[in-house]
Amino acid sequence: MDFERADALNQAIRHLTLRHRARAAALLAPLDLHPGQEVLLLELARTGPMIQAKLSEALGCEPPSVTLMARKLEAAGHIRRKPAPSDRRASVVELTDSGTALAGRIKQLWSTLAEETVTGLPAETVAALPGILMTIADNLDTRRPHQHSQHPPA
Amino acid sequence: MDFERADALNQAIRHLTLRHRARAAALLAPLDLHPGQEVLLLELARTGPMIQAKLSEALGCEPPSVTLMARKLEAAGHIRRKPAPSDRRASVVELTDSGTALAGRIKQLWSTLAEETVTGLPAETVAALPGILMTIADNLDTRRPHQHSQHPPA
DNA sequence: CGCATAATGTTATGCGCATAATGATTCTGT
DNA sequence: ACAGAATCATTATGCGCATAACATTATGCG
Repeated sequence: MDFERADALNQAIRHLTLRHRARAAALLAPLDLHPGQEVLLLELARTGPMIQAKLSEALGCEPPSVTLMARKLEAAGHIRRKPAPSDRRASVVELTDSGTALAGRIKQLWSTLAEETVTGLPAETVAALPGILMTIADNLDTRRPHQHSQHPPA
Repeated sequence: MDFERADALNQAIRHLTLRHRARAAALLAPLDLHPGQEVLLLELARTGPMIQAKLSEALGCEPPSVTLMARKLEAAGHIRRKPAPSDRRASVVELTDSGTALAGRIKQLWSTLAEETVTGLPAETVAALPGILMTIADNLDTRRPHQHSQHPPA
């Protein structure tokens, strides 16, 4: 690919990244949350209590990041950590009542953000977008080599 | 928009963000650069010497970020800062020979990255992608209120 | 069983990015 | 001409994210 097109693409991704995060930060600020933390709460709300290693995989970031985010969310009273019953290394993380309530509010902000995001795009583009972006993310994933499976493994 | 679709979109954007940055970091590491710095060098290579305020606008990040990145790139010998002739507040930033050479290498990595990014996507999607992403970034932009100069391709 | 290896979580450190506050200049309105 | 507002750059601080090094516990294999 020639540099012009490559640069246009990379730069578009960069700006998208910065603006999406900035807009998320603005929406989350009234809840006293920083971007990144909301994903942890949403994941717990979706899947239920889980160990930090699983959280790390679900969020797509490394364990030390989870440690720090969890510590802050715990200090804020939104999550709780307790020893895993069958593994004394691990901690099970779960939502508190406060965290559950917060997750509900986040879901609404999340919809607002998504609507703002796709404003002005044709419906078919909007429909195709998540798949396209997931493919791209998968192409760039260095942890799991590279496979694109829409269906859960048998 | 219902939460399912909103979440799919936001999560896709998040993962795209993390992976694109991680892949860029891996490609830039041999050059002793961190992601973000390469954009500064490319902008100087494209547009020529400029004031830091202009750089800040071009990179889409805030002036303090530019100050720190520029300091490190200057320490590495890739850029040079000198007082602006007609404004004693400002500093003009320009590439050194080392920085110019480095920009050339970055351009190649940039093409590699873009190719990896769009692997497996149909050509028409690849062609439309930069426009779509720019529209999205523009939708989310809080600095410039709300103006998209070019509409997405038909 | 015992021991090497893997997995879980933590601390330490570093970078990019942000906002807020500060010090210098330059610009503007009257 | 001058006071006040806007602009340029910097420092301080905080967060998310990363990697590296470490201690603790699980596990697989001889």
